[in-house]
Amino acid sequence: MNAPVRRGRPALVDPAALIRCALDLFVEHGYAATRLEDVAHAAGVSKGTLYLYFDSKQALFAAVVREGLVPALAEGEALVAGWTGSGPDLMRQLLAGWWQLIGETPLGGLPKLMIAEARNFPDIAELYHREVMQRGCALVARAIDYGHARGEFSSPGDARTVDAVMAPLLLYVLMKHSFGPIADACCGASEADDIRFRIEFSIQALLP
Amino acid sequence: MNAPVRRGRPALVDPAALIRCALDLFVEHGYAATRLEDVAHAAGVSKGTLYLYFDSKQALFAAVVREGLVPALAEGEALVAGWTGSGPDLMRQLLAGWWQLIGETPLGGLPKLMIAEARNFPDIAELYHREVMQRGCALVARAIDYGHARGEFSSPGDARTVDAVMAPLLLYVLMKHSFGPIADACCGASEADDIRFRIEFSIQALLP
DNA sequence: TTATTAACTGAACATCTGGTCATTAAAAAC
DNA sequence: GTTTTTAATGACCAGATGTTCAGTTAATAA
Repeated sequence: MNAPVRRGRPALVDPAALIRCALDLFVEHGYAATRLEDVAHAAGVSKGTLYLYFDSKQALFAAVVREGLVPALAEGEALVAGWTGSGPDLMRQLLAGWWQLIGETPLGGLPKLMIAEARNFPDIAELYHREVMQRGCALVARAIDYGHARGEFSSPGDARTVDAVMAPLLLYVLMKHSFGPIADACCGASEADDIRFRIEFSIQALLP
Repeated sequence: MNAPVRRGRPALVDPAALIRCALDLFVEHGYAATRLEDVAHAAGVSKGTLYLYFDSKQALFAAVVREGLVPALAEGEALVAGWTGSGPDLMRQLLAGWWQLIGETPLGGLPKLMIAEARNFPDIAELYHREVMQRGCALVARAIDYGHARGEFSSPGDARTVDAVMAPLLLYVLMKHSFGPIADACCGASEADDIRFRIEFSIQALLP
């Protein structure tokens, strides 16, 4: 059971740190253009060490996706399950929470990465689709149904409504991680204002 | 002026066809994972022939972006300029036209490609941002302002409103070219219905 | 102290692909 | 028919990078 009785040199490397570095670089440069040597260097280890923790570059990519968003989903599910206020306020909380927990963190780069690479890695795409997208959609659908049942929203939480509700925020985070450096030069409003605006825009579309 | 007086072997290759093949493969596999040999093979020419028409892989990519969407924009601009009906109907025409001319054609893959590669190719991203995104946003902004001036829309056509209005359709086309093959297995409604739904969703958010 | 075990390294290997170029093909000019 | 000019080819080159592995380091056990 216990008494691991460590022998040999103790491990210095934190695998989670390797995954974080890989996420950052994959998001910034894309999968193919990210060299494992850069990931290793960013994490302060050698290229060979990566192979002690991941079988291949693709396995590292899979780990980035697997360890990324699933934990954050649980938090949102708890929020919706325990809600007792109004439907629009639930949506505000849910979408603002998504932004805080995912959108504005490094995890916000995952949607861009997955959209770019889904067709090259069907297995990983299927994992993301099942464990992240479908669970996330079910979560938002429950929130919309909550408001619909109270007569505050005109549509029930079907798949297309969920998709359209999330679209403004999702597109924002995609743009932030792709054209962000370019667009920053021109448009000037603050990020927080942009997010609030898009949340209210989506809620407006749900009202009767 | 005229009398080109052709000498030597006449050209058999249509550069536009090379660009079309490159677009298809870039969209399917991404920039880095697309081999020039595959592009050449798809177009029925040899790899060396590509270099008679494009200096480098990046130049081919730039051509794909440059020749892609700019022509379609002119059509939309003419529609808005000559419109005399209601604001919501103008938006319906504009968004449905975008779908017919871009979304459901191979050109619909360009947004995914640009989001994936913008940070790797700042020059091309800047070109796309200036010639496609900004012109496209100005076009939609004009349509929203048209309805706003008639009291049919609550918001004027500012940048954030335009972005939120286009988001459902844009995200749909991104998904179609990334998770499309995977998601097809589960959700079943027709594409045309999906598009109509998203157009009406965006218009609903604009109403007072 | 010595032996043993596990973590870690980085040089070397194998492959893949963007890019080049000597060669061949096909047309017009003479 | 011969020469000239342009189009097209595909074998080849060079650089980059995912992957491996013999060797090194640092801890415990004897």
